[in-house]
Amino acid sequence: MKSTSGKGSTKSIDRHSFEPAYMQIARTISEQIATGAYRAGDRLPSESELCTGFGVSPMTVRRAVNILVERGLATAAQGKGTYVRSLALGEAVFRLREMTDRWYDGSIDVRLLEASIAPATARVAEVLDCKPGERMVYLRRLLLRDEAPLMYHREYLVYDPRRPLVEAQLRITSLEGLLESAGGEGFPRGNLTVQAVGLSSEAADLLDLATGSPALCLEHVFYDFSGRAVSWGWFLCRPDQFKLTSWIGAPEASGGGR
Amino acid sequence: MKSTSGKGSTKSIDRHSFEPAYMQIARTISEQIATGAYRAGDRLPSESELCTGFGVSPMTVRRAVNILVERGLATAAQGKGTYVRSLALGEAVFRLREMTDRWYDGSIDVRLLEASIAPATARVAEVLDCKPGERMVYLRRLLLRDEAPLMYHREYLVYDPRRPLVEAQLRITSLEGLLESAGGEGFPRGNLTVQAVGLSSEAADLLDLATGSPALCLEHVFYDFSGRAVSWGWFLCRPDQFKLTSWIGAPEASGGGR
DNA sequence: TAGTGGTCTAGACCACTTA
DNA sequence: AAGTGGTCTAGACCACTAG
Repeated sequence: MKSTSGKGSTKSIDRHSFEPAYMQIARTISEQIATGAYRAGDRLPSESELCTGFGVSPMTVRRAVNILVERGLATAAQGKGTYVRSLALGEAVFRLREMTDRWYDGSIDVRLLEASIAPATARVAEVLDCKPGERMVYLRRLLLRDEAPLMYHREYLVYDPRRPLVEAQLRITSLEGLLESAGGEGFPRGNLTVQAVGLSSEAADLLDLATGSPALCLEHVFYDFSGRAVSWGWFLCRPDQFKLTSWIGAPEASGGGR
Repeated sequence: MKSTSGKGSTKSIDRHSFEPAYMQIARTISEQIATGAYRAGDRLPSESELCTGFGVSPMTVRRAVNILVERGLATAAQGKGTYVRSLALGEAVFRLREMTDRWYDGSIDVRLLEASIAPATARVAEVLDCKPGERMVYLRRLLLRDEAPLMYHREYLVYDPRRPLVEAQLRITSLEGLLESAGGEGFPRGNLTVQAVGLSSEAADLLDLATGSPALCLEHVFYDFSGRAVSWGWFLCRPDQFKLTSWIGAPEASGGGR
């Protein structure tokens, strides 16, 4: 272990760096966790110790420690101290953006398969706050990349002639646009669900897969300002193209050795 | 709209509440977003305006605004202001804990099916930083609830006689323990992946499903302090029992009306 | 130039834990 | 009683944006 990264060392921060002091402190400590200078269960230096060690004010050191706590690397116990956490699968956080970013090069083609107005089925009325038979907007889209199908999207919208929602929806031709505004444009709240499903024959044909084969289903429900569910839809995604990934614990710290 | 929730009102905070001032401010603003007092694209009051409006210091109001930004409800633009964001699917964050919490009532039974030492296959050596043929710990577990299978877990560990890892692993009999320490006990870093897969006949038999039927696969790789991949495993989860859910946008605000 | 958010200071008081 | 983290103050300087 390099002496400069020892846990007791007074590693000072670079006041002229573009990186804020609180971030330098958070990074320094997380690197010490990554390299084993601090291990799971160890108590980190108290905030006052870190203040003198880094030569900053309490608020700055506190902000750094909060970052470690938010990342799940440490837990703070009032009156006791701040302790390094051990890894726990349950702490994992998956961000949809990391999955969709792979396709943000604009090469995705959005093909509108159907746009119609139809009465709500019992199932639709159950999910959306409406009566069976009420007029609904029904949309079906296929998303492709180099002519190869990636996702099949279906969506139901409560029909509201006052809202120019449908026209905006029909103009969507990019994945970015679809993810930004699928159903939820202008709504304050939504719920998402990810699960594994078996493809219906219709979806399987469109995705060029076998009926019943596994796919990732991203379901979304949006609510209006009065709390009413007004949009319901789901993406069926080819499982070879869509995975959620997440890192837990300390960020990569150039491998400890170096 | 009630006048007390209007956007220009000087809604004061309760100094004697158990809820900190910064949280009251964040909640107040997010409720105003939920009910439509502020809409997507609107500029929120400046920090100095919020300071005078709520009667708190700049740091307190800043902390509240930061919470809104972290939740994805607003974006802060230096020199311009803070603006309400529109919903975007890409901002969704899924927490594994919310899926596993359903089973934290202790009614899960962990059954160790196999614990052996075997040479690494080419595939294992490819994922873990080891040579084909190197001695590996191989574990297979079945997790049940009321005798009904929920998850099938397989795991490979680089064998290290200095590490009492295996013994600790064998003692795991609860889901909590497994999720806390599956492979990663004492390691600083791990990677997780969630995807949809089709079940092998072996896994399907154990999970009481049909071969090839869809399942949610949670894969995990853990790294030691030198950055070496030393643990690889995955949970195959019954799709009817395991979903990832997430809320985006403003939290539920008692339905706008009231 | 005025206003905005981003960072930081040097304290303060409180609740909590441990001894 | 001493030490810890949790909250909050009342400012400060900076970088950035706009008119």
